[in-house]
Amino acid sequence: MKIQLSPSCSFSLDFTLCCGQAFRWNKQSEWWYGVVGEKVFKIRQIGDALEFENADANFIKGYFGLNDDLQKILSQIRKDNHIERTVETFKGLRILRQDPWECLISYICATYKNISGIKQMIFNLSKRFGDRVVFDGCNFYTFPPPERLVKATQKELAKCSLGYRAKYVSETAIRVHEKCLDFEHLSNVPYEKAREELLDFPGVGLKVADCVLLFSLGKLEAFPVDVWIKRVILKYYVNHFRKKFMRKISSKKSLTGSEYEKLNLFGRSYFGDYAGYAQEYLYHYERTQR
DNA sequence: CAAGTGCCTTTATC
DNA sequence: AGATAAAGGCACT
Repeated sequence: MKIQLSPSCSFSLDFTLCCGQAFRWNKQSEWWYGVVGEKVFKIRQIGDALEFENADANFIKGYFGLNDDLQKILSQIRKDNHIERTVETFKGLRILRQDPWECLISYICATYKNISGIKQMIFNLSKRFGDRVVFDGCNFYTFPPPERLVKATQKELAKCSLGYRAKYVSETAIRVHEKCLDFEHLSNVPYEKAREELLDFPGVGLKVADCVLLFSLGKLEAFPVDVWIKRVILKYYVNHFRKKFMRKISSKKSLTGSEYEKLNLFGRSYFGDYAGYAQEYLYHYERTQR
C-alpha cells in the first residue's frame, strides 16, 4: 500500500519516530516496524511517498497526524529565532495519535527514566503480558490490555524492570479496567477537564497527564514540561519570567506543582493553540544538540 | 573498567 | 505553600 503525499504536506517519518514521543518503533534497514493495538506493520518513506504493509491508509493518516495542517501549525508557533531554528531543523516532525491506554502506561513508566530504559520496560511488559505476533519472520508483542495487567501481580510487573512504578501501573490498570476511565470521553472533552480526570490516576502527575493528552488524545495545546524543556526555558526564554523565579528553578532538580504550572502556562500562552508541537520541536532539538 | 551521574517525576511527609 | 526525601535500575560517561 502506498500514500502519495502532496508536496505541501511536509512529513518526516524519521523525525516523527525518532523524537522520543513513542517507544515501540524500530528501524530495520529502511523499514520502520511498529506495533499499534493488535497489529504489527511496517512503513517507509521514499521522498513524498509512504509505503506500508499490514495497515490501511486511513489508519496511517490518523496515527501519524497527517490530518494536521502542519504548515498552519508551524507558522503559528514560529514566534522567535530559536523556535524557528528548531522548525527548520526538524520540519516534518508530527505529533502521533498513539493508543491512549498504552500511552498512559508508557508515561507512568517514563518518570525518572531515560528513553532507552523506557523502551526496555515497555518491551518487557509486552513480552511478558502481551500476545506474540510473527511478522516478516520476526517476533513482536502487542501491548497488554488493562485486563491483562490487572491480573499481573506487582512483583511480576516489577520484574519487567518497572521498579517502584509497578504499583502505579497495577493500580491504574485496575481503575481503568473498572471503567473509571473512558478514553473516548477524554478526547471529546476540553484540555483542562481531561487533564483533571487523568490526574486522579496513581502515578499520573502534571507532566505525565500532559504527555498523554498531547501524544494520544489530540490535545495539541498541551505543553509537557520535563527537564529538557526546563533547560530550554532557562536558556532561551528567561526574559519571560522574573529573575528570582528563574534562579529558583535553576537551583534545584525538580519542579513543584506551581512552578510546573508557571512554565506550562508560559508555553501555552506564548506558542498558542499548538504549543504541544512547539514543545516537541524544542525538546528534540535540545536533546540532539548535546 | 569501575564508579558516579542522570534520567521526558510522583508521592509522602513535614 | 513550599521544601525535602525516597523510590528501581539501567544507560551513559
